[in-house]
Amino acid sequence: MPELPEVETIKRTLESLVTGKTITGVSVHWPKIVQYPKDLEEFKRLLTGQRIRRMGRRGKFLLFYMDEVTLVSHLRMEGKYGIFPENSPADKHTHVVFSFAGGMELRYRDVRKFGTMHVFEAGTEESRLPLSKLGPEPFSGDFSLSYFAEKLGKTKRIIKSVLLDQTVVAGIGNIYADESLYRAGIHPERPAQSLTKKEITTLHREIIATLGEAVEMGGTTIRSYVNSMGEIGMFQLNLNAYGREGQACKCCGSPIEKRKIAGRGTHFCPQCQV
DNA sequence: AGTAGATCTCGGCCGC
DNA sequence: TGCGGCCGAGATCTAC
Repeated sequence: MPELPEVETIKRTLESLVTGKTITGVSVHWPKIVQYPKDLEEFKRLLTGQRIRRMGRRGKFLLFYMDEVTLVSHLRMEGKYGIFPENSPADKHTHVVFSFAGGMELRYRDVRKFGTMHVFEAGTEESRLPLSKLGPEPFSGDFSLSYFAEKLGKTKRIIKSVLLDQTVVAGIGNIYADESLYRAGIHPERPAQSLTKKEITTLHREIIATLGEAVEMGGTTIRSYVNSMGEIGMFQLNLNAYGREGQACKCCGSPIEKRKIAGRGTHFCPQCQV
């Protein structure tokens, strides 16, 4: 499930494949993926003839900056992009196809069909849903320690829930929430308000470090994630909590526990995370 | 207003 | 081989 590091990796690998390419046509095989504009023909019309200038990312959203419009794409669970020759057979999970001049096409594939696409007039995308409600980027100065401390201080929610809240900080999903909490030694069910200044400082640092290391490793591949070149990520080798239910904690040897917390399967060490 | 929890989108996969 | 149930990101809903 692509979170910030996976989307960042997709952005980087896609950048060299699509920048400068002009879209000559769009076909949509699963209309529900297109969220805005609501009218499919309008969606296609807005994109046709546009040249992709550069790629971007905001939280878990992948952005295609074009001449006059911006395509905002969320991959949700299993969305992926790939470049294919136009005459090669498309698999049954190919739902949106962007044709390029010269015989190649960009295909959006998504087994779950949970992904979404929005097209906005260039420059307006940040002020429109779904981007408008996003919190700061974890690697930006806006995600400062003081900002984070203030956010945690005035909510009664548990910390795991807060980390998954995209309006607090953008890009953290289930894997990196669990990993950051493990590395900070904080129990996922701790009320955010109960964290000490020291714990907040550690958690803030570990969020940035975990996401940064995962970007360097090309993301985490649990079952299906690949970048736009079809390559898997490597950060799964560095996971300490996520997916390690019942296995020994790398720090204390206790079995890693998995339990539903904040509506999500949550992995943690009951000994190290207090 | 803030929060928790349910609902909804889907199909692979699991256990029976 | 079939089938019900589970999983999950996050928007959106309801309820408190």
